[in-house]
Amino acid sequence: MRYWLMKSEPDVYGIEHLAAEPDQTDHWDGVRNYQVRNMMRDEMRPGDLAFFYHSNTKVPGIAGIIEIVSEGYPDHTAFDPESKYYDPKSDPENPRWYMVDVRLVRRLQRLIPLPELKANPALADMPLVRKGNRLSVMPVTPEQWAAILAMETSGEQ
DNA sequence: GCCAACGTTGGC
DNA sequence: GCCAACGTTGGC
Repeated sequence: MRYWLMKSEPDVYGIEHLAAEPDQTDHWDGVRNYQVRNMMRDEMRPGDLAFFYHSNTKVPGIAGIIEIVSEGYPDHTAFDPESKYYDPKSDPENPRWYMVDVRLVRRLQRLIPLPELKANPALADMPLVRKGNRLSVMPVTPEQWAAILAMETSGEQ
């Protein structure tokens, strides 16, 4: 069982959107980065847990916890010319992009804002807090996972 | 809205 | 295979 962090822009698809889905479950589509594709296709397993991170918004931070509930499988939005995620170089015979299904476990009691995450020395190695990082999905160590969960109830620092 | 950082593309 | 140009990400 592994831990992850997955970014999404709340104006496009935030934790409230996932909460409104049937079974609070949806597919995590639109990933168009090879490193992330490989993680979703090869490493994620049902039962893995992930933080749901809100990016590119007024207060970026960790909003909740989701569970991976499927293996990686081809991202069909890449096959759809009408989709904004359409990629003519991906086809069902030889899919280029993959996605997983996720289910909302719970929202955090408070959103943990990025500046707080940056200020926690236990998280210094996370790609999330490193300059110039652009991974939208990244692994989280058990130690980092515990450190973040501890911040949920500890308030500022 | 700006812009730094980074990944991808394509000419050569 | 190099690398400049371009597009995207995402914090601020």
